[in-house]
Amino acid sequence: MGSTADTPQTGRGGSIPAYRYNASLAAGIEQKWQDHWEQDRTFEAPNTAGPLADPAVVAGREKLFILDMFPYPSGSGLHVGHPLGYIATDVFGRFKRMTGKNVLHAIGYDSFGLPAEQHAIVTGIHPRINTESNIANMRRQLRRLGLAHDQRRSISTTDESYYRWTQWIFLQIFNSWYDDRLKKARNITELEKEFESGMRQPTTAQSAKKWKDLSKLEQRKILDDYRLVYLANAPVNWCPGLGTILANEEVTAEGRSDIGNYPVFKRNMRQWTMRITAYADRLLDDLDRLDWPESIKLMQRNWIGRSTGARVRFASAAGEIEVFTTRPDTLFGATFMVLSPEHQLVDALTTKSQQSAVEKYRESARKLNDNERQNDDRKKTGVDTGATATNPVTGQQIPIWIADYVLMGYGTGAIMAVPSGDERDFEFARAYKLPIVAIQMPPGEWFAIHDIAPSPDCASWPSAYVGEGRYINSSNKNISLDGKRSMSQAISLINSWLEKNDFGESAITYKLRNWLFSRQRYWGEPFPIVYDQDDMPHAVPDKLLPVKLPELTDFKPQALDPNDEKTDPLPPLARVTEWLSVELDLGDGKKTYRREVNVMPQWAGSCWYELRYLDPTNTVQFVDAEVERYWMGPKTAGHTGGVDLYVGGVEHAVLHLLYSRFWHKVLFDLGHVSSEEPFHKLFNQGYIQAFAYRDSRGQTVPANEVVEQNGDFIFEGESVAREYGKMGKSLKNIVTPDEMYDEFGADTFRLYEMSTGPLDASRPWNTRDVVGMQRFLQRTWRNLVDEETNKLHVSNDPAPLELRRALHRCIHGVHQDMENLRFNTAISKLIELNNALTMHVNATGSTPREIAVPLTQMLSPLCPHIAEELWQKLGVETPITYTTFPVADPKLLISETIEIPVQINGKLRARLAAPADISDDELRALALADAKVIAALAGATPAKIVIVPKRLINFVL
RNA sequence: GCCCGAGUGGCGGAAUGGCAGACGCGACGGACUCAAAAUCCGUUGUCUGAAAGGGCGUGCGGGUUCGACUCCCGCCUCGGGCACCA
Repeated sequence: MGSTADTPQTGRGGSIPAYRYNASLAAGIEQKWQDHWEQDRTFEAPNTAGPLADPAVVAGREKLFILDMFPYPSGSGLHVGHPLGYIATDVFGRFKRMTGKNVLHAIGYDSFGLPAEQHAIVTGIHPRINTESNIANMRRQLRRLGLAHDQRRSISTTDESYYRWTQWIFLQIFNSWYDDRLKKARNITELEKEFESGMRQPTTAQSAKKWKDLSKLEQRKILDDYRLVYLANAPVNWCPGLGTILANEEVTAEGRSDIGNYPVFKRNMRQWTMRITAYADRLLDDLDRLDWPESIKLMQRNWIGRSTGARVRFASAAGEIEVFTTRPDTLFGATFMVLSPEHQLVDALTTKSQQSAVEKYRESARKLNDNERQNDDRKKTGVDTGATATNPVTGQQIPIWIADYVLMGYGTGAIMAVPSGDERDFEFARAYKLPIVAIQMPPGEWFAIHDIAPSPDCASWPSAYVGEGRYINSSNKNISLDGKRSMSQAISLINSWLEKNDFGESAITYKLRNWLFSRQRYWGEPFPIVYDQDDMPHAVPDKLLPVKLPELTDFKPQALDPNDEKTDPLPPLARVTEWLSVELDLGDGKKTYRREVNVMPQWAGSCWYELRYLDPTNTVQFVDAEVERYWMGPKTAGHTGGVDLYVGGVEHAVLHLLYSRFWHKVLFDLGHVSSEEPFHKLFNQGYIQAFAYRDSRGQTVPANEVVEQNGDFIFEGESVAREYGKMGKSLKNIVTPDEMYDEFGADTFRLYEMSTGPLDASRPWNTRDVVGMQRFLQRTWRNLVDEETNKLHVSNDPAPLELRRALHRCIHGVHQDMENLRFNTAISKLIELNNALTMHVNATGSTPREIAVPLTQMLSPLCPHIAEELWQKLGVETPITYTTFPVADPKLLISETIEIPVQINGKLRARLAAPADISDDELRALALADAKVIAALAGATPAKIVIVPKRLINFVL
């Protein structure tokens, strides 16, 4: 433990002043103030209602809800990369408190889920024990950073009092359906009423009978088809290496698991699925109303992938085949159809002679996983089914093929192939000698680029033509597109024709898939669901929540070979026989039910945690409505509401940020929250990266033992290669906050992290550079405090005008920088001010109080501990946390004389000292009288003189 | 392949149409010290010059402008996202 703030330190050989600001003095100051803040409960933010309410303190203050993406409590604790965002939000929050805001800032732990569980499996320790000790360690590390968090609001997703509400929200979703007419989620009982009253009919696919003629069980099954979370037998991503299925979002482009990098296989399983696609339009459209980085919005737009076009039905011997196309205008050019090998009509369509070929192709397609399909050099393969379908506009019989380039998971799993207008279809048609008919005449340039003569005969074309072009060969008795040039006009013409003749209609399709919500693991929220004898799912009654995760001694998932795609998963909870069956009265007498043995995915807990921060101790509601409205409600009509500032890494662009938006919108529809979006403003911080070093055998060597010599990197006398990237245990380049606290102190560490670049930029970590911020604080300390006696040497003498002006320029700049999260430039400005102050102190021996006070205030958001210590020494009564941030005096932002650059032909030739209020005429006269200007002009008369008032003059010759 | 983002001293970066390199690190010189560390003072884009000064300079090539790191067009390199999405 370092010395406390009031105990002098003994420097080596007694040569270091006793109260020099260094790591050991900082340690004492920091601990002192961290204890003080805790005892004083300095950073508790009052609510408007409920147990955390303090209306008197709330009154008259604007609220500000700042949020960090909460961490996984991993076993290795924090490295210096983790706190970057936490420091930034802390600086911002502290700054905003000093501008009068009621700031809510807290941090919790995302403690369920695969990473924690995988770690537990590796260490062999129960995830709960492991998780709790990891959280304790992270809390300790974060406390030493001096974050101004409201400790009462720190939750963990694994707390029973938290996941009780995660289960409750799940049941809200389970008990809802999406009303396409009203475009919102509603309670499922309202759908039942609509069926009963006849306002709504089951679709013919669901039942041929009238609602009232259906049995209770049949009715129940139809209702279940509408629920926002439902059981579906569908193709899932099965990852035997993790013993669980995964969401699409958790599978990499290589067809492997995001976590652990195990192979993932497609197979059918009955799983809980969240109907996120019902919200596709709103998730897409509401992006426009959010203050998010454009790049993240774009990633979400691409992920949702809305395409507008048409559904078209083709008649065949096996019944209608429906396709989706974005280009219905090209229907006249559809010369064949392609079905996905998994399409349900393939068996019925295939002719006898093609049966064995089709079966063989389907078998080989099944064996390929997505990964292998990709490495396939993209050569198109396929097989003729022997069957034909009728092109509705041409009336022609066109062949039906199957090919694996058509995906079952998108559109209808079948396409109309227009080889002249689609590159993939063109390639396929060329490979299998299928007819290609031009339906648009490409423009002349297109032929020129391909160096061929313009011709509507596709035999000469090297590729398909995609784009606008005059339509040809596109007419029948009832409709003609020929001669038209506008694609949108052609599309709307053909769409109305299709609709009129009942061949199809305009339609929208999304890339977004519904969210697979079951995991065959242990460390997650149990589903609040039980099954009856008919295998129908029922909600566990609210008063029986939470459904507690049973304690297991063997919590490991079933061990499977990562390549074993055949074995069925056996969730760990299925082994807890005494927990598995339960006696309940769900309104029709006591019966025995079987519990759901899957658990929720890692994302469940993080889908709503920001709401629980608001009202963490509420036992009757997940959040009090008034409290939610205060912190997250819309600010004006049309405002989405939500967190005022959400800071985190870009890696959550489509997973967490899409899922939590979805849950939030359901809660909004059901009237549980007043905000339409969870996170109004999003900011992506960059990453702290690091250098790693490998020896000649490719082994990483400890980065902190590598020395640089003349541009070469040497470890134990041998040259090693440097690489740049993440910090990681295996890369042996981890630097921990603890090392920084010990070596420099938390304030220096905070300043360093904020000073190295703009918040959204990634930057390398360089421990060597940290000392710069240490020196800055040391000089500031020395300017205010006598290093030998620990006494303040601040005077009441007025500051000279120039120093006072420097102060106000600094205040002005720092204010703007803080407001815009530009902490790096704010720090530069503070250093400049301090450097100016140092010159004054060197000359006069003391710091004017009128400088010392605002300087300390401005430092306080960035390095709060040293600022508190100085504040105490300055003897100001108001706590620094709640003083008003200094405000610049506009009169002092203007100097009496300014320096004006003189350009000749845009090149700098001279600088003039001029009065600040110089007129253009005076400036011109002054410049023309300047010796350097006279020399540079060499007697020539300027053709033009450009003057930017009070800033610049440029002579054009 | 398609879509984003970024390229500035030895290093992190600043300047978003108007003095390129603020601020920090490092390096070099000096003070203090028996010495070192720490601290303090100074120099530091590059070429040229004894100096004053001058030439060049923001990935590359063009353009707009009195004036471009900044805006436009075309390339190169790096980073990220998506990837047979009909």
